[in-house]
Amino acid sequence: MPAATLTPVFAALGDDTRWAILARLGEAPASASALAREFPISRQAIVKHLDLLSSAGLVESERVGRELVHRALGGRLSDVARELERIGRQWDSRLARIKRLAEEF
Amino acid sequence: MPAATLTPVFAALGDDTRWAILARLGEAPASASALAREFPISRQAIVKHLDLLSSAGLVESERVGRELVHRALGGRLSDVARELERIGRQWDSRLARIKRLAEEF
DNA sequence: CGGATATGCAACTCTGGCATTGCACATCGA
DNA sequence: TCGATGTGCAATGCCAGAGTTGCATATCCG
Repeated sequence: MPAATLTPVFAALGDDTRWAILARLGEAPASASALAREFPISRQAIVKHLDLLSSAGLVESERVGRELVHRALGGRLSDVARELERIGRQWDSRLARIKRLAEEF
Repeated sequence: MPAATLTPVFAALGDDTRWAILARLGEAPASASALAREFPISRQAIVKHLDLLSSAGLVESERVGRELVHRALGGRLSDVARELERIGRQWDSRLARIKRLAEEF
């Protein structure tokens, strides 16, 4: 998973309102209009957040009659998490190696 | 780990330049001036990114003579990763439970 | 000492993105 | 059928933050 596909996900998660919406969808799927009733912002604002979350692969949508029901994709979040874990360990091991070399001489 | 401490981290990671700087520090520690020589932006821009990364707990700094050497904290990244993994699994299990209930009736 | 290099602080510009409002169109239900 | 509800599209307002420049201060080294 290249960094190019990673930063958009972080950008999507890095907004309080968007995170709140995503967490809400994690509880149960919902339409944009339903979310607009629960949050103190307009439906259009909700829609834009959903678009961003969708293009980051964090939300999937399905048409049901006149409604568009959105749901949070936990699997995607877990994928990103595993990648982060890997990178974090790499940084620390590199740092340890540098420290070891520095003390050796 | 509350969501309030989670979104600032994502916000910090959600900028390409900042991510590049952090990844660079993951390779080896460096000062702001050194980074400014490697990146196509001013030292002040670098400093602001470092401040943000620092307040997100992703970077730690240490004074060495007249230099301030910054290093990436992989441990912090791993912590966030584990939290994400947990949340992602929760979402999927909740969704599975809802689906099961829906099909049962 | 004095030049070179590193950091710190402040003011400023400017673009991106969060949010709003208004209207048109589709679909459901009494 | 008609009112209510849900989505789609477009124009606009506004502010945070990414980046710049300029200058002052501190530290290293010849």
